[in-house]
Amino acid sequence: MFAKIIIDQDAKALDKVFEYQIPDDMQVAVGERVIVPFGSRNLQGFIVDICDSCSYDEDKVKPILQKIENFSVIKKEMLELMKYMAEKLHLKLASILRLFLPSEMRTDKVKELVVRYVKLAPEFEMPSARAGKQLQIVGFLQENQSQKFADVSNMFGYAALNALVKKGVVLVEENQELRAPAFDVMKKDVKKLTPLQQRAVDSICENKTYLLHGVTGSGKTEVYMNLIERQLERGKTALMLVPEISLTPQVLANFKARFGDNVALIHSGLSAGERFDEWKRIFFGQAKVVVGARSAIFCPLENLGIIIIDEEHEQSYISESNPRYDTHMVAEFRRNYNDCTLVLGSATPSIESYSKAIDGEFQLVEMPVRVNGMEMPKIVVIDMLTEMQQGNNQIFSIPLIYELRNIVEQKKQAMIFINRRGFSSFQRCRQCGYVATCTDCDVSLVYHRFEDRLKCHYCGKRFKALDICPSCGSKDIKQGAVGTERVVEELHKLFPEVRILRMDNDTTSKKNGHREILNEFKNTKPAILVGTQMIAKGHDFEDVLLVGIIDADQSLYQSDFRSIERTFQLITQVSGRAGRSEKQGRVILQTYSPRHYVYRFATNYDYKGFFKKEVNLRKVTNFPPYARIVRILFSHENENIVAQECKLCYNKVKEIKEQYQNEFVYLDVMKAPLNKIKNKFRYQIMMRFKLDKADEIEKKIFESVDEKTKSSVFFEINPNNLS
DNA sequence: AGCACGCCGACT
DNA sequence: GTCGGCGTGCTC
Repeated sequence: MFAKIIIDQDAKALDKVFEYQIPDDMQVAVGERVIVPFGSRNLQGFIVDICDSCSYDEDKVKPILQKIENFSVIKKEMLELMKYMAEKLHLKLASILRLFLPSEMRTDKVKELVVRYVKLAPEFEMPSARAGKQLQIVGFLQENQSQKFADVSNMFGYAALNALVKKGVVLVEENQELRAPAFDVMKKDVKKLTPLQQRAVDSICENKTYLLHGVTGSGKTEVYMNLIERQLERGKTALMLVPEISLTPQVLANFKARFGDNVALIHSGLSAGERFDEWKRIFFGQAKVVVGARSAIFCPLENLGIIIIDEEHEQSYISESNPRYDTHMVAEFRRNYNDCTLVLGSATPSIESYSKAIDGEFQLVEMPVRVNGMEMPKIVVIDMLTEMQQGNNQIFSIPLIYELRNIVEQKKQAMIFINRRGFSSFQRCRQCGYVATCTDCDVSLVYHRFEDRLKCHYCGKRFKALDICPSCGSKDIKQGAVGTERVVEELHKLFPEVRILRMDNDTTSKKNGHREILNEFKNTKPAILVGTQMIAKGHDFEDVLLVGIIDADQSLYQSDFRSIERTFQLITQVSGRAGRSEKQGRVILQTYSPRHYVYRFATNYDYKGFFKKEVNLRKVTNFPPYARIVRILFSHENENIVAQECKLCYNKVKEIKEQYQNEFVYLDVMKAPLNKIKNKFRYQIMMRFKLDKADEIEKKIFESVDEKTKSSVFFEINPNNLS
């Protein structure tokens, strides 16, 4: 018998199936991990298929050396998913497999998967009276039959236990921890659903994909929990994805309270060991509910009853590092495989998802009213050009300052949202226009006031701040656009007695940074919280009655077809933070282009109106969901090599374009916007084609790419961030 | 990815 | 003479 094996190395040249002979005395199954001889060394591999004959030269086929575990670490569903992703996204097999396993599984301390038990041998010689520890162990094991090796070792010491094992006094048994403990649904803190929530729960009842469109504050989480509970009662499992930043301690605590030990949590705050433990609990069926960020979509839950993607419009569901995948696509695969329910929830669904709902591909469920019946906060648009003409050159408009003053007097709270971290975006010489850029990445450096340094946001490298222009020697250096630090500083000048907190990537990087800031904000009144995207999500603060949005245009004018959509989503999300309790909230939105349609729809909370306008624009201009964008990115240290290889590939794609003249909307080759990252040059081929033959074209494009390029090649389908 | 093989320059 | 530079090619 022969096994088809994927080697756990993600070099392009190794991205294929290798065949090995299965020794007669070895029992193997698909999905198991094994050690195989590979060239001059022994590597870890995954069995993906077993067959009678082999297609490789039989004289050269080597035998499998040994198994790593006694069972399949990759379940059938995941092997299918691997094939599906490899075909659809042209990813390396080994890199897909890695998504399915915690990183611990790739190091050598894998023994933990199998739990070792120790017990006394039926006949043994008593250790000598001098060996106190050993006698204690014998005594302990006489009282307690079979104990975990690790426990005994912890209690009495490893050396003593090991000595007993060597003498044969104690026997070791290896056991796979496969059985789940008895499980019962804990019902704690169950809130009565509003009729609207109940209606939503009731209508999500089939094995289909649903789009749950509920305004901010409509109580979607409560709906999710009820849906999950229903699946547990049926003996099924549930998987819920949330954006990483909304995996707040409160959310986690809620789920723990409701589902107890049935829930496994996967988030970035876990240590590698904790992550592994959670994975084991899921793998062996002890955890029935999984709550986690994007990567949790790959967790080995069996018998899935429901998958929920909360805030489905979030950018973070599209992976932008390798392997690049779209969570929606994986979720749809798993929904199909398990024949279960998929729920996509959002207050501002992505244009793609909503349009599928309109087309009947998804079932639309709506929750148009807030739980407490409160009205949505009133959004006031402030034209910053007018402000400037009236002599206000400050960051804050007069109305915003006025409203802030009100809040301070009432001892309430406000949030100021700004779409950029750092003190200001960049430093520029006023004389010659010089802007400092990263030596490795070819992007503008961002000035950080606190450290008085310039930082590259792509590679993290730091540089000395400018005092003299290196280009012309002038000392006239000016800061560019405003960042969170600058806003905090200005607020201090205006309200010296008020506590002003900042929440962004810099202040939350240390562990618990998040929680500390939010706790302090919660307990301080009056207070103003200044922050980036991360204040836009989830948290409920009763006393926040005002939200200020500085420079709303920031996200509007990016060369990205989703930037208008993103602006709408951002405004709606941020506005949702205000007026969560009995009093209606207020939002001051500062912009330099107040007449842009996005603001008209956003201020009226008119999602449908916005959708119609936006989807129409996409249709006319041939963008998703009416077209597909494919980017092929080449990267290499040597600029000549990348440029050449990229051009060669472009020529091949051009031939494909000739065949599909009517389908192609766009095709070009160019330097990537970020031409150089971490000392690697980047070139790209961009293309856009209509949907009718999209899959067919895509396949040809995958095939056309030379497998032997020196450059690394990455494919991106409908990417959201072109850098 | 690694590692061997191989073909040229400067060193005890 | 040989030690070692890293270009090329292969791994079931």
